Formats: sequence, C-alpha cells, structure tokens
Amino acid sequence: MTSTTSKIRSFNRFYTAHLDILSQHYLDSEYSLTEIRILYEISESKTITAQKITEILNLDKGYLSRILKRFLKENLIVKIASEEDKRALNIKLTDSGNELLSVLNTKSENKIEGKIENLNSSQKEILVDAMKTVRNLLTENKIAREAITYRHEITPGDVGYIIHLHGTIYCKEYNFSTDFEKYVIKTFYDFLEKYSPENDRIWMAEYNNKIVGCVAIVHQSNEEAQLRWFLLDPAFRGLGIGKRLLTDAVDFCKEKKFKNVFLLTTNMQDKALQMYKMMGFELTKSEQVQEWGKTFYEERYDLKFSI
Amino acid sequence: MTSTTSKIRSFNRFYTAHLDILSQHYLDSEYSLTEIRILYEISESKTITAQKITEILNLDKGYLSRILKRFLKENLIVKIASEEDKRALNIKLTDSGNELLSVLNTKSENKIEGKIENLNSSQKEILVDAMKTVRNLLTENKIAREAITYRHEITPGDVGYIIHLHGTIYCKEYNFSTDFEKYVIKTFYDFLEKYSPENDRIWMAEYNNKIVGCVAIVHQSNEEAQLRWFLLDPAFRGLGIGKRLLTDAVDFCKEKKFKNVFLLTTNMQDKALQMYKMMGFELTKSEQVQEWGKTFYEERYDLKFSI
DNA sequence: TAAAATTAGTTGCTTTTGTCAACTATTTTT
DNA sequence: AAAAATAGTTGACAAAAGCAACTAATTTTA
Repeated sequence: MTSTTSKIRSFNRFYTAHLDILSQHYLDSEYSLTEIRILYEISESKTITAQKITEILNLDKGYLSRILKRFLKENLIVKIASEEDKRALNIKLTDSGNELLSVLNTKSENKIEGKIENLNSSQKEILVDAMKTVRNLLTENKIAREAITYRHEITPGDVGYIIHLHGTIYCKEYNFSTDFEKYVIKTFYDFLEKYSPENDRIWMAEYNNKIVGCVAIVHQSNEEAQLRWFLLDPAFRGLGIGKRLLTDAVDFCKEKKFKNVFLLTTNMQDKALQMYKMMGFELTKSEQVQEWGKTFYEERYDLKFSI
Repeated sequence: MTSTTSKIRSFNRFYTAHLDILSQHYLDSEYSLTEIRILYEISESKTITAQKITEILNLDKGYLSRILKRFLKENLIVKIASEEDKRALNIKLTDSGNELLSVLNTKSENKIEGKIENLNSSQKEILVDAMKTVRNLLTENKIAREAITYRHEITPGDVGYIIHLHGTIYCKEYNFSTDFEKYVIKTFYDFLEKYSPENDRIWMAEYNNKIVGCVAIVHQSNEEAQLRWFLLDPAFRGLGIGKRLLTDAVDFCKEKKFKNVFLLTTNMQDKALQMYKMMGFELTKSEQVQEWGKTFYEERYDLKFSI
C-alpha cells in the first residue's frame, strides 16, 4: 500500500523535474530564475516595495537590493520615493522592463505549448481542471465553501450524473447492488415524463463543474410534494452543502404553497436523517423491507406547513 | 479569456511556491536540496554510477564528484569499482546513508501531512487522482494508450455515468436537448429490465477510473442482437479505443452465434459511422426524423455473419 | 590492431548565488 | 523624547554551481 503522502511526494518529484525543464530556457537569457521572478512580481503588482518582494519570494534583502541595483542600471525598473514612508521606495517596471518580461513570457509559453501540443482541446481542459483541483485542495487544506456553486436548471448530463452518484455512493456506503441504480433510473424516468418546470425542481451543488450534491422537489398534487434524491458526495460533507440544498428545497415548497412535503428514506441514512429532522421533518411510517441486497426499514418523513 | 498556457503558467508559479515551502525544512539539515536529491536517486536505483546521476539531475560532473566525495567521507555512501567498466564506480548507500534518508523522508512526509491534514479520505483521493491526471498528461504529452483499461462487468454507477456521457457529449457535439438524455434513460431502463448476463454485455473503456467510452450488445432473439450506446469521449478519440470496443462487441456476437447484429444511429455521427463501416456494417434503412431539437436521418446498419 | 575519439571521474579555478551583520534614515512604540 | 523596529544599502564572506584541464579506461575508426 502506498500512502497518500508518498503519492504526493512522488508527484512533487515529478513536478520538480518538470519545472526544471521549463526553466532551462532562462539559461539562454542573461537573467537568473530569481531575477525573472522578481521582475514578474514587480509587473504583477504594478508598483511594489523591496520589502514586499523579499516577503513574497523569501529573499535576503541585501541580495535583493543588489539585484534591483542592477535592474536600475539596466533601465528595467524605476525607484520612486514613497510619499507615505520616506524609507521605502516604490518600484515599477520601465517600458523596456515590460518588454523584456513579455519576451521571456512568450518564450516560457512556447516551452509550455511544446509540452502540451499533442493534447486536443478536451484533453487540455482535463489538464487545467486537474491543476485547479490540486491547487484548490493544497491551498485551502480543505475544500473551500466558495468553490461550491449552486444551480437548479437541468442541463444535459445532469440526470445521468445524479444517477451515477446514487449508484456509486449507495454502493460504497451501504453496499447496495446495481438493482438500486436501476430503481433510481426508473424514478428519474417517471419524473422526467411528468416533469413540470413550474412545480418540480432539482438543485445541484457543484465543485469544479462536477455535481457533488443534489436534492429535488416533485409535486404530487397542488397540496403535496415529495422531496427526492437528496444526496451528498462523502468528500463534500460538513461544508454546509446539505443544509443549503434542503433549505432551498423547503423554501421552494413554501413558495409554491404546498401544504405538505414528504420523503421516503431508509433507517440506514443516518446523516441524512439528522438533517431531515433538523429541517422539521417527522417520521410518519416505518416498514421493514428487503431490497437491493439488504434488509432495512423504509421510512416516510413528513413536513407540514402550518398556515 | 485566459488561455490554457497561461493557466498552466499560473499553476506552475503556484506549485513552485508550494514546493519551496515544503523544501524549507531542508535548511534545518546540513544538506542542500541537491544533495538530498542525489541521495534519493542513489537509494532509488540501489546502485548507480555518477554519470547516471548527472544525467538524471542535470548536474555538472565536477560538482557532483565533490559532493560524492563528502558523502564518502561522511560514510553515507560506498563506491565500488565496476566490473564491466573500470573507469566507472558503482555507488550505494551505506546503512547510515539509508538511515539519514529515511529521517529526511519522514520529515518531508510530516510536512506534506500538515498540508493535507484537514482533507478527509475522499478528498485525498480526489487530490491524488488529479495529480495522476496532471502527471499523465504532461509526461506523455498525450493520453497513453496503456493508461486505458477495459472491462465488461456492470458495477454500481456505471449505467448512470454512461447516461451522463450520452447527455453531455450529444449536447456538446450535436446540440441535443435534455430530451435525448431522457430517451437514453428509457433505453437503459428497458435494457436492465430484460438484462440477461448470458446474451447481453456492456464494454467500458476507462481512464483514471472514469468511463471514457462504451458499447453494448443487446440480444433481440437467439438469432439477432442490437449494438447500442457506442460512445467515445471526444478527449479520448484517436487512441484506438473505439476500434477495440467495437471489435470486442462483434467478437461477442460471433461467440454467441448471432446471425445478425444491427444498430440504429443518425447520419450526424460521422466518426462512428466510419467505424461501423470499417467493421463491416452496411446501411439498410434511412429515414428523416425530427427529434431532440434537431432534424436528421435515422439510419439502420446491419452486419450479417456468414456461416 | 594501433591510433584517434570518447567517456567516467577527479581536481583546480572561477563565477554566480545567496547569507550575515553592520550601518543610515526613517517610522512606530512606549 | 527615548527606545525599538523597519526599509533599504553595503562590505565581507560562504555556499552552490559551472568550466576546463587532466587521468585512466573504453570504444570507434581506418
């Protein structure tokens, strides 16, 4: 068994080598990698103090001072005495500094282009998405709440993906067989047959353009609706996504003036049950059944809206 | 619009900073990053020549020679005269070299552990998968044929994912509406209702544990079968996956002694049509229809097996 | 098969890169 | 108003890396 950590270390070694190759071309130029990074930082923030650069790039101030001195002599930067702090100097790129950087950037981009030239556009998308995921997870040391987006219009692929999530998650967590997925497929087919954009709605939570959680309200009559397909990818629990989805669903029921909303679940879904109860749902029926390769209680929960 | 290249550059800068932070701890030890990498390379290949190390790590041989001299003095390595080439020396780690490296490795792993401690196991899986994808795409500058795996047992989640692929790909390529996905859901439900493991089969091609292509054979009688759901993610075309899937499907038909296999498609699927024809399928029917928000020809192709 | 070219590794010398501490001028804290 | 901290500069120095000349062995070539 190789642990997560050692897989990450392996990736780190790989990426170190990869970055080394990309930075080779700087040897052609008369500037070192550090010098170019300094130029890049100056360009990024338009105007910056030396102090700030040492912080960002972890450089010794004496070392940086000398590099900036050279840049000044070569007319790549200008130093402008700061108004607020007379000790500090605001550093800016000159036109020729900008030009140099843009030449170097182009070279760097060509080098990268060469590394991905055989990938088609979909593959490039896969690459960029994966990088985004790596960055997100490493930066935050968690999945950022802000990285989760919500929507409720059904677009092609959504229903299939939600079925897929049901199949995999229920198999992983409760060891349900493929029969369960077949059952979900049936429920979705029936739903789509009777789908009324007015009275039915599916909410989806997404991370990196992938659905990670969902819930739906399906009207049964003008008075009653069913809450269905409440599901959250285990990787995305504890981020308030479930609460947000359920709240949206219940709010929709109120807005549509349903008098009652119910849901069918099993006694196994402990996490979901907890949330249902928190939203005010109450157990109204419980029955032992044997299905999808398991024995469990099928339960009905109801939430009545008082007038 | 930010291009792929600039997104990659941005990731590179991010990861450079990330690696810098991780390597900070080497400042505590009396060895430089280069020296540790050398030790690591020696340990990896059990026994290695100096020449090989210079190639792998891009080091000057004079520089390396001196580092190895220090390692020798400190009893971290031994140099054993090579039998085959009397100029060369085989380098090996001593016990204390191994010990040092393992201490450093543990430190490095702790540092990484700290970076991911708030991720749960599913999130760690997502991270590792994403790294694998990045690595795969950058190393090969293409998707490696060997990275594609094939299987034909239906596991939970498969059917949902295949429906999802149909929905997204047909929308992307032919602008089909969600009605098409609904139709696919119906076809799968019907299939699962009558599914016979003996006479029906679905083949799936996977990359990184994700389905990227599929095809199925559905028996109609003892004599005839239908080929269905032939689909390939655009990112994975041109790798021979389609051919492999179709060949498997046709071979299965031969094995099951069907006399005829047919498929229904549209005139729009030019790429798939080409492959069908290559496999020996012939057009037997063509009819104009208006569906899923488009007008097109629905076509039937047949492949008869001569006795 | 002997001379020429190449290769693995070492060593002396040099440049580049980076560190440390002392210093000035200014700002912030007490 | 004095003390402490901060932005930046400079001199001295050490570490990291590169270059070229050299030895000894191996491979190529003619």
